Amino acid sequence: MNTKVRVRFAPSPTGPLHIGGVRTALFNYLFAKKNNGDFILRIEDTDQNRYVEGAENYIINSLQWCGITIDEGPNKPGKYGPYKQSERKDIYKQYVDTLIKTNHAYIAFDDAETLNLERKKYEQKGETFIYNWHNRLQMTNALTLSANEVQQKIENGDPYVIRFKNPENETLHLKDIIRGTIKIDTKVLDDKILFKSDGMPTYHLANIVDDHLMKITHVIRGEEWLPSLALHKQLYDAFGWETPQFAHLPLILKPTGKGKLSKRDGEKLGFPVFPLQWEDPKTKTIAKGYKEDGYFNDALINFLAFLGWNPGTEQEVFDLPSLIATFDLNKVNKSGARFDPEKIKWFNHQYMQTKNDDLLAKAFKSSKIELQEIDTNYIAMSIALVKERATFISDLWPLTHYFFKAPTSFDEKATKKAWKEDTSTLIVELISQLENLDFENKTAIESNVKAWINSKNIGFGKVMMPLRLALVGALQGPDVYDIMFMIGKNETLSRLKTAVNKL
RNA sequence: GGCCCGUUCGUCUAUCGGCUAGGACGCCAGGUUUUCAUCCUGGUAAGAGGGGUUCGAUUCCCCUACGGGCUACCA
Repeated sequence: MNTKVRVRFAPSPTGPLHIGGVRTALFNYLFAKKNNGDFILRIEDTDQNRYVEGAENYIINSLQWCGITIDEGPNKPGKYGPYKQSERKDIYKQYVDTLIKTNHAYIAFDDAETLNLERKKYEQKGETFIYNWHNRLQMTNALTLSANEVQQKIENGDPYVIRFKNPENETLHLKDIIRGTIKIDTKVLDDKILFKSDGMPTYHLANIVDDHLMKITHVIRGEEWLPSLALHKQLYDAFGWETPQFAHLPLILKPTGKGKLSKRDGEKLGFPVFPLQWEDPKTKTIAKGYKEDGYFNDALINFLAFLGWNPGTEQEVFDLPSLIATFDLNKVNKSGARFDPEKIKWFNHQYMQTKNDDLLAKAFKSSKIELQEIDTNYIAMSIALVKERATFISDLWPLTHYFFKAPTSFDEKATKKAWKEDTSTLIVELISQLENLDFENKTAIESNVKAWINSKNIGFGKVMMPLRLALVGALQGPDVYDIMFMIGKNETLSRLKTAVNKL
């Protein structure tokens, strides 16, 4: 309990961060903050071929929108920078050299072509080629060549890689916070490449070195990394470093069909898989984002938190601070979770109800040209009357348009149902009744109209339905008296007259 | 194929050997609203299969099946 908890989220900038990545970042963040620790962003850009312009900024912007604040990262320098692996290039070589010196790694010259050929050969025999103890002595490397030959080849400029020398027969006991102890035999492991011929480290090396140098105490990452844990643990041991604790998160699966949720599922199934909209710099195609589709960041976060975790109580709505307070890595599930785009809508509806009307009004106003001239307060009042039926801000216009402008047409079915032979006569009478009334508040209107209906000795539906139709243009919306009060006396009378003329 | 991880309603999940298996989403029905929606109430629906261990297994162990991941000079 004396060392500070430090976790990192380490994406590679190969495109937009997808929802699974956001979930990994979120769990790291929740765990860090729960334990008064630091959340570090590290960009793992050791593969220059896959680098995508703009991806790094996208990642930072996405985390920011989600409310996941970075304590240290490329945009927020700290004691352990730089936080981009491409800028740490010089660091890695010395570490891989010590591995060679201690006989934990070796230089290998086999090129991609040779390796592919070898793999094919094995495949035909129905076997799998593994570059490790059982055949490393048949390959071209520092174990089969003399020191002189190796030196010669390097001086010639022959490309080479550096491989980890996996022990032949050891049983590893790996610990994972979520999964417990995992046993694995080193003889099925291969001599993974730690250092590439382009002078860059692979993920495996860079990851371990940086986590150590950055004093990372807990590595929380996706389950796709579980098979690499054996290598990583051995690297820590080879360096003589203390191994951080590991937690491998269950994967997020496609809503239907097979496999994990992928970047392409969004367009195929019609829901966003990215927090923010993303325009591909090359193809210029646009991928939808949760933000642009009208989801609230806290709803997304709440939904994501419940994918693979839950507090064990029956409470489901948690804002970020309460997620931090409640989060527990030990309560994370082991099995993968299917992504359900329906349920996130429910969360959004829940959060809509908690939003302040003025805030909603501002957002609503800026989203609709028809509202530019309307008083924000009036918009907020309109929203208050309908928001319990809205899931998105974009739902608001169809729900409130009649507060802002008179109906231009009348729903056909509704007219048939509400506007009968004698309706026009009645409404004309009602108009003159209302002309003498002061619309000072809703109750005044309500009691006056009710009294009038009673005095006429007719059913309420005979008046209320046509009234609603005239004011809204359809049989929908909140209480009729609320609407009358909102739009005011003049507008009410004008709409009633229009209806009488038209219907 | 090999290695690793997993398996409770359609979906997300609770249960840490005692269960009439609970909640949420979805769906269905009823009620409220003299409109529509919201909302409320109720209903629907689950322990992959087979062996053990145990007085008792959803819970522990084994096998099978199924699902997932990894198996690149990608992360």
